[in-house]
Amino acid sequence: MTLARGLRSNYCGELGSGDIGAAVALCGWIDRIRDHGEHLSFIDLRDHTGIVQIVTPRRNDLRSEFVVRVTGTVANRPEGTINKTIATGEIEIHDGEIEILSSAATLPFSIDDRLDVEEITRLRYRFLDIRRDKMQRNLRNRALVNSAIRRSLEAQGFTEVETPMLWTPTPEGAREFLVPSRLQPGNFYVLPQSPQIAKQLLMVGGFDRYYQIARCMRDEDLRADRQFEFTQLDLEASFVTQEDIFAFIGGAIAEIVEVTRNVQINEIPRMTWFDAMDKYGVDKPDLRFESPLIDVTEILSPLGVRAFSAPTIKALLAPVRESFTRSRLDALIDRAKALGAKGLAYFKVVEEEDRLAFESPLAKFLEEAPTLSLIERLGAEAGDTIFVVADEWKVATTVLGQIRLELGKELVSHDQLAFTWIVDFPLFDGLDESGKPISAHHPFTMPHADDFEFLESDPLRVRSQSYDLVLNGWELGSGSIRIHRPDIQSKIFQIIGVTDEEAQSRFGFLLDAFKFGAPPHGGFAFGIDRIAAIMSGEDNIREVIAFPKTQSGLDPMTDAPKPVDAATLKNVGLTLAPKK
RNA sequence: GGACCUGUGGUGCAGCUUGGAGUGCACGCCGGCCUGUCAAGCCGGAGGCCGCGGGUUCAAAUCCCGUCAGGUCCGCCA
Repeated sequence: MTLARGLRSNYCGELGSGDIGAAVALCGWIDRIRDHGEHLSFIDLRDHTGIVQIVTPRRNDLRSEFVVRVTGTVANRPEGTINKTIATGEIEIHDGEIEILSSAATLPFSIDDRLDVEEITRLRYRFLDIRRDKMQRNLRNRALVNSAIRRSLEAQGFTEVETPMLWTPTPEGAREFLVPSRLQPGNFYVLPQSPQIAKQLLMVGGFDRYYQIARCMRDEDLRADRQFEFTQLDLEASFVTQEDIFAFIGGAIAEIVEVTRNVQINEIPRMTWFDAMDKYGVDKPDLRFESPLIDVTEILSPLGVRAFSAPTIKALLAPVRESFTRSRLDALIDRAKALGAKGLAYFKVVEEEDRLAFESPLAKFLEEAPTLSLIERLGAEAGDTIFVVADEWKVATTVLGQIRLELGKELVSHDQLAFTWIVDFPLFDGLDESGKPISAHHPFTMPHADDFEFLESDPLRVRSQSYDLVLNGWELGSGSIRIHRPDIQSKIFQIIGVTDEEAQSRFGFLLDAFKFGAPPHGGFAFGIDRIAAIMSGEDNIREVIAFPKTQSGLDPMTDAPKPVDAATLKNVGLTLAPKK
């Protein structure tokens, strides 16, 4: 098969000294014109592969960003004019015929990665913003992620199946986008927040190993790592254990990292949810740096100091040895309070005579023995600072964990990739007002085999067969082994207080399906926007989405969302309530 | 729903603390010069609802209140 070349013979960026003398036809945008007078001017022609220099007499009819087709001859640059900073810097195009395919008004900003433009302006003119190298690279990287996923999963026996975008409301979980029905006025579809139930039905349907690069929609507030609509690799497999899921996903991740970063990764390590919380104060720890939270309850609790009268006392050796100023410490204390702690204690480790001591408002409460054992426990040296939070376990760990992240920011780089599986999540996440346990994941998650006996006696102790994949402190995705037996499912519904009638009206079709021979199955889904962002070194998924929304859900380019006229509303059986 | 930061020619900033003429810088744009530049250079020029509304004041880009928009975060995201 020959590659169709269209109006061009070559791409700009692929020409080199091997093409000297070749007659070429190039298409692209005028990046820049350097006019040296009537007899000489240089035109940089740009396409997505790079830039090539055209040498021509002055052309007053050309401007930046005009779209042109250039025919000419590839020639060596004269001695001393080679530009080593660009790939095509050894050659240039001579005797060019320049045909204007399209003129261009002056752009609102230049197509140049070196210049910063406010994001709102970039989004208003996104079609120009994505001409920039960085955006070209990011979106093409993202395409590599998608193809890596397809290659890896198909090699592992998965079949891609598409599921409906118009789905049925399930009044739980994330808020759904509503779609009014024209043929059934007054009734609504929703856009899927995930293909969760559909893929479980595919398992009942015998597909065995399903995957999909699926668009999901959630009508929740937006963040750096969250858009209304996002894309996930969604997969589900039958007759598998958690180990198999790890292998499937591990394979896809390895392929993604290979094609986007050109590095091989080792097997992804695992950590239990409890250890993650206890050591890092968060269920998505950033393991690019260590600095664990250390339990010092035994050391500080016996002192009878009021500030340390709490069930759990956690300490953190500041990840960076720096001299914290009074105002910096105050800011950290305010931050800890804002996060829900009663306070944040700090101890500067100083050399005093021939031994180490603390410099701290609380130092006077610590004799030499506890001081030294604290220093030893943390492995601190002179110049270090130790932070301490005393509170309930959950508060102490999460607050100090957040402080850890903020202090560690300067240590981490986009070049590092620290993956980890988080396993053994609790099945329930606390109790609701009526004392019923709340499902931590979704109510179809299989309890841990060892914990069935506690389902009724001590539900909060029950672990689930669910797991998250974490990369550099971002939750990439999560999954679980599902409940496939109606008796276990009924029991879970009973425990969380969902009546048979409710269950039937919400998920009746799924429960029905499970009556007809459901294989044991489980799956996973991870966010492609997120992994693409991290692989491209971005900390914001909008940088890997062609046309994203702003934080308030607007599209500055199209001005969506917009009002529609009364007739359009009437068509779908809607009238607008008066504005308040 | 809440917290914090931001909004000044087309673009990016400074000016705001301590009110005094739209003052300044860089890029871009327009015109001119220039035969080896490459983010070309030099000379000249145009371009402003200081987000919007209100208040204080003799006087507001600057102080106060409100509002809109952008960002980060909390809540929310089974």
